Amino acid sequence: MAENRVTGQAGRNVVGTGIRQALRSGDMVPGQRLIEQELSDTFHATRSSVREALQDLAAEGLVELIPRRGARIRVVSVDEAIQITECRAALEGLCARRAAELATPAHRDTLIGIGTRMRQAVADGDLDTYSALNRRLHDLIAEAGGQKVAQSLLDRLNGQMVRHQFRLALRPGRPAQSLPQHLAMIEAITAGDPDAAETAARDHLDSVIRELRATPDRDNGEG
Amino acid sequence: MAENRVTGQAGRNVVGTGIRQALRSGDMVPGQRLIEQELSDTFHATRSSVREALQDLAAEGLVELIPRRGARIRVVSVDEAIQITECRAALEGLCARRAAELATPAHRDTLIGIGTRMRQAVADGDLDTYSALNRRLHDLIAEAGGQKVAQSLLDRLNGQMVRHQFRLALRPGRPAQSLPQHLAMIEAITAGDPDAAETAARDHLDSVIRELRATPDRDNGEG
DNA sequence: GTCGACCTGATTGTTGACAATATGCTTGAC
DNA sequence: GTCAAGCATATTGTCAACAATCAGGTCGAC
Repeated sequence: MAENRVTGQAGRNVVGTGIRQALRSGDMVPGQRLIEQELSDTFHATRSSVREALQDLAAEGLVELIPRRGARIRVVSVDEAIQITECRAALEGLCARRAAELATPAHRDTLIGIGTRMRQAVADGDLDTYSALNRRLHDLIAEAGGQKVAQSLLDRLNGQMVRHQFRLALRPGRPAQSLPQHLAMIEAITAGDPDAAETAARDHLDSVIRELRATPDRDNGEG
Repeated sequence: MAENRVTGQAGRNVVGTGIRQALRSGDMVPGQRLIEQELSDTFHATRSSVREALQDLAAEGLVELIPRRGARIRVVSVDEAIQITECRAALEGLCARRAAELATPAHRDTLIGIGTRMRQAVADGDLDTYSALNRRLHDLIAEAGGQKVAQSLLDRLNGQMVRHQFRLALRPGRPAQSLPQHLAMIEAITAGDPDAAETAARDHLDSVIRELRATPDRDNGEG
């Protein structure tokens, strides 16, 4: 049964999502070397599939591909994380503005529901739920604003931030700090106030940048 | 001599840049089907190289890859072009703001020089030069602002716009319209006024959006 | 005359073997 | 003891043949 290797397009997906997952969960750390044969064994995929998956990940900026030297998980420095967050601020500001202009009543209801559950999650100290709601919120704002292009760019940027976001979420008091900012975004969007929505989104990410700045930069190196 | 096929990494580049070039020059049109064997013959590359190059282009959003059906040049609808330009506005606004804060005296000098030459090019009716200066200006602003991440996102977005930018540039009176906007950006950045710089950049791209909106949408379809 | 099944040619997908290259170790000289 | 050269091994890169699939056309039945 260990003989059934996943092949082709399927294999490519298995390896790609597998590595992404491993990155999120911390099973793979930045700087780590990725050897085609090993991945091929781990995921029961052919080397071709692994190769293609690595190309995909490199295109997403998650993996660094050095010719004749192989692949390693890309190290995102604190400085780069800040730049990424600055871009996110610009793009989420756009999405929030458009969402305030275009959100349907259904969107607004969903947003309000997320706000309520966020409040509850923070009160309960339930970090996992809060973080899931967080992602859901950002997704929904892009969707409500009809910004597919911005959404795909944001997905890409968020993917590169996993490591740093992981660190930030662990900081004591961080949820209590970000909750009111999230609520302000929801409030402005449901109120249909584009300027306030954009400002709220930017303010939120500016605060993330301040947190990143307060990061000891010994994270830059290898892993 | 026609026997010397370009191989491997080199081939991948040849094919990739070849197709990009063909796109810019209009030799390949959106919707057009790309057949691996044909490309392989045209560029004297192996089919492997062609395949990898197509993957690259698909990751950049220039080509659409349908499993078992092959590759075609992606059609960017007017609606999507507008979304792309909205994202550009957000990101270039960010770059312009930072450039106003961070530009070195050397940067400022170069910017002023570009402004002068742009004025001249428009006066001379030299569209090619103006368009080259245009690209140079946008590049320089991202660089002066130290926004590498934003710059790479903008490159990507601009790549997808080639077709539409081509159309816009041909409109009579378009350069005369965009010139003062470009000059305003340069002015604000060299004056070190971040707010004005961001506003100028956004205004410029808002005007592009207005032009796109005035596009007959019969461009959406195939080719 | 129209519809559907089948067949054929064109095109993409997959594989495994082979080639090229880098890395780290061993050996020997100084 | 240290350094350099050479060798062995691990790893990635390339290719060409083969397999799978799709599009379009042909033939026959109704």
